[in-house]
Order: sequence, then C-alpha cells, then structure tokens
Amino acid sequence: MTTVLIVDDQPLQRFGFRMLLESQDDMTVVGEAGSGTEAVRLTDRLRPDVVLMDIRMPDMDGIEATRRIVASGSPSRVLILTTFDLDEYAYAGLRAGASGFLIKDALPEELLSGIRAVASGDAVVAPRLTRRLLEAFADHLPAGEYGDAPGDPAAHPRLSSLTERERQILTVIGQGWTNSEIAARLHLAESTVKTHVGRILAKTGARDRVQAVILAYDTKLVRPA
Amino acid sequence: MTTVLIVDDQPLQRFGFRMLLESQDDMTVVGEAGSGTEAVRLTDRLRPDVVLMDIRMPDMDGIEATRRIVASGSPSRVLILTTFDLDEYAYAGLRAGASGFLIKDALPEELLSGIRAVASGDAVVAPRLTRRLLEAFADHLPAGEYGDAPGDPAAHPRLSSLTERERQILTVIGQGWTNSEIAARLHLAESTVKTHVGRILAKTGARDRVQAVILAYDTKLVRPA
DNA sequence: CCGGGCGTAGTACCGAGGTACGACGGCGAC
DNA sequence: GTCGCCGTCGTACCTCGGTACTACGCCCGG
Repeated sequence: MTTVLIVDDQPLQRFGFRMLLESQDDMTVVGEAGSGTEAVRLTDRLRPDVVLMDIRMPDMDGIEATRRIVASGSPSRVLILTTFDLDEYAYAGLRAGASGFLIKDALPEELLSGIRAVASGDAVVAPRLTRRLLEAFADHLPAGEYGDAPGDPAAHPRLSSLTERERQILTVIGQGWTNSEIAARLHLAESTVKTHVGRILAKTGARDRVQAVILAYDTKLVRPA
Repeated sequence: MTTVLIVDDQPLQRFGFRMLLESQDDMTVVGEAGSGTEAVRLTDRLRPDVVLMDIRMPDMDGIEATRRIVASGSPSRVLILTTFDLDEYAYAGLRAGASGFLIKDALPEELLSGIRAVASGDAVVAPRLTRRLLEAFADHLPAGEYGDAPGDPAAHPRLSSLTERERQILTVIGQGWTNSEIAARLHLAESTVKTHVGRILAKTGARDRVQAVILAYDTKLVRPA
C-alpha cells in the first residue's frame, strides 16, 4: 500500500486528489497539508511514501518545503505537481531533490502511474518539461562511452521566440550551409529559405547569417567539431 | 496522423511494433530499417514524425544514427528504444539529440503515449532512467565551469599557414564584423580587408566567411560568449 | 643586391545574401 | 466561423561578399 501526503493550499484541490487516490486500492491518503511548513512537519510525523507537493503556497512554497524534506533525510519521496509548466519551477524543484515533476493538466492515470513510479524509487517528469530539461542539461550529462555528441538546442532567451522550423534552419545555417543548399537538402524553395532566414534575423537581432552562426554557437545550438 | 519509421535489426521485432502501431488510428508506419545507415537514409527520404530507434544494430548503431539524423537538421524526432537500461546508452542517446528513451519492457500503452509525446514535440524518458538522469543532473548542476584545456589555436593544422595578420582578421570575422567594419576599426581600406579575407579562405579551404566563422569556433580561435 | 613573403591598396565583375512586398493553404484557438 | 500563426512560394531590388588581377613599399635572408 502506497501512503500519500497531499500538500496544496486549496482545500478543493486536495479533495479532488484525495478522491482520485482513494479510488485506487493500492493507495491511501494519510494526511493533508495546506502550507509548506505544515508539509514539512507532517512528512516528518507521518513518513508517507510519497508527498504530492504543490508549488504555490502561502507561508513556504513547495520548492523550499521539498528542499527541507529531502535535506532532513526523510525516506519520503516528493512528487511536485503544479499548474505552471514554467522551467524555473522544474529546475528549482528538481534541484531541491524532488523525485518527479508533473503538471496539473496531466490525465488522472498519468498522475497515478507517476505516484507509483515515485513510490517504487523511480522518477517522473512531465513530457512537456522533459524536453526542455534535456535541452537545458544536455551539457551537464556525463559523457558515456560514445564520446561527445553534437548536442541539442538549448532553451535560450534569444532563441525562445523562434519556431521549431526556424530553430532548425538556424541550426543548418550554423553548419555553414548556403541558402540553396538548405533549400535542396530540406526540399524547399530557396525563396522559402530566405523567408525563414529573414525572420530568424529579425527575431534574434542578428544582422546577417554570420552573426546568426555566432549566435548558434553561443547558445550551443551547434557545437564545435 | 503520426508517421513512424521503425528501426530494428530484428524483423520479428519490427513486425511486432508495426502491428501495435498500425492498430492505432492516429499512427501509421511509413517504413522500416534494419541498420543505422538505412535508418539515416530513410529518415531523410521519408521524413517521418518519429523514428523508433533500436540501439544494437549491425553496420551503425542507433546512437550514431541518431546523432547523424539530428545533425542533419531533420525535423524527424528520434525515440530510442532498447532492451538495455544501461545508463551510458541513455546518456549517449540523449546527448546525440534523441527526444526520448524508453526500455523495451515498457507496456504497449506506454510506448504509444511516448510516441505521441515525442511527435508533439515533447520528450520522454523511462522512469527507471529518469531517476538516475536526475541524479546526474543534480551532480553536475553546481559544477558549471570546467574549462577546456588551453590549446593553442595557432597550432591547429588548418590555421597553421595563416600569417599573424590573417589570424587576427579571422578572429574578428569570427566576431561577426563586416568587411567595412573591420576596415574602419583596424584602419584599413576595405579592399585590403577583402584581400586578407580572400587569402584566409583560400588557405583554410573555407568557402565563405560563414564557414570561416565556424572554423574560428572549431579551432577555438574564438569562443562562445 | 635581389627574390620573396607580407601587408597594403585599387578596379572590375558577379553571384549570394538580405529586404520588402504579396499570397495561399493548414490548423488550432477563440 | 473567423482570426491569427505557421510554413510555404514568388518577384523585385540592392548591398555585401568574394574573385581575379594588378601594383607598390617594406623587410629579411641568401
């Protein structure tokens, strides 16, 4: 039986979670907390398998509460659950030692399987966040036996307004391709490529493709050979 | 409709995946590949939304194939799927630019939802791996600045034939300056700058200043901001 | 002294790159 | 439905970059 502590400042929200969890015969809600300080205190006392932690709370937010719970050496694992998919939250939450990070728009089944995964010692991150986390932390991944890789786009402020397609075009610009080469290899008209390039320059503030290349390197969109 | 390319050296395995995917009315298998080289070729030709990539294959493994697909600027996203949950594989695969990494013991539903997540631009990692990845993140987050070895750019073979002046010009090219800017700031005529640039391109084999910029970064003549 | 590398400078030419439009189909949000 | 974003394609125009070739003064080494 997986024991869960629900932490959220909204009673209605807690109620919904409780109903969902109690409907599962392998889970039980052992307590509820409405603030960070209460969460820390109850976790220490109840020692639940999983703490379902909201972020935005009065008194002490979920990140800080997570940090204290983890730092206390508690065996309880923290699964952060929030309305917001802001990167900083995920970043901070995981740094604080959370075992997972899900967004509240997740399907009920996803939440349940997430809780089970966390309870069994695994970890989960909402797919929407996983992508950005990987991008942000690809640099810091330990090198495997396969050596260096060309890495992947980084979520960088100057690139944030680019569409997926534009980021892709910028990548190949960074690899030194001419417009006509880009057109040929991506099966596009050169005029289309020019349109994309123009928009990339406008959005990033780069003056020409040379500065776009520099930007691509600086943001680690492309990497030195 | 999500288009998928199945890459696995075992025909029986491919058959199983095909059956599973084709049973979904929002997915279609557009091709199969039995090796890494074939995977790269077919991805370029078929441009599937998702490439379901096995790791252990003859000829070229899935990691290298992933690296090439991503480096080519392809819009296709790679979801690595393997029997082994070895960390190095996950690290290498994600560093290679994969959008996801699942283990073959996953439930069919998990595979399907993973494919959908990846197709929609998100990313997924098997929970069993997620935990260790997060630990790796945590370890490497505070680290940050571990600089590269000094390395004298001048020693690089492609730069060795450049004169001091040419290396200087190449450096400022690498900083994004136009010919006229270089002329103004170095108190030269633009024609002189053009002469230098032309010689630099000839000596280094770079086709244009864009490739010269890339060369400057690759040889560490200039470094990311 | 003279050859040769180097840095400087010029002219002429042309193609690639970038700008400024306009246009259209698809698709998701409202 | 309708609006707006995205990706696509087109035309026209002009600038910048790169090539080709020539030329001159400097300094060093033979």
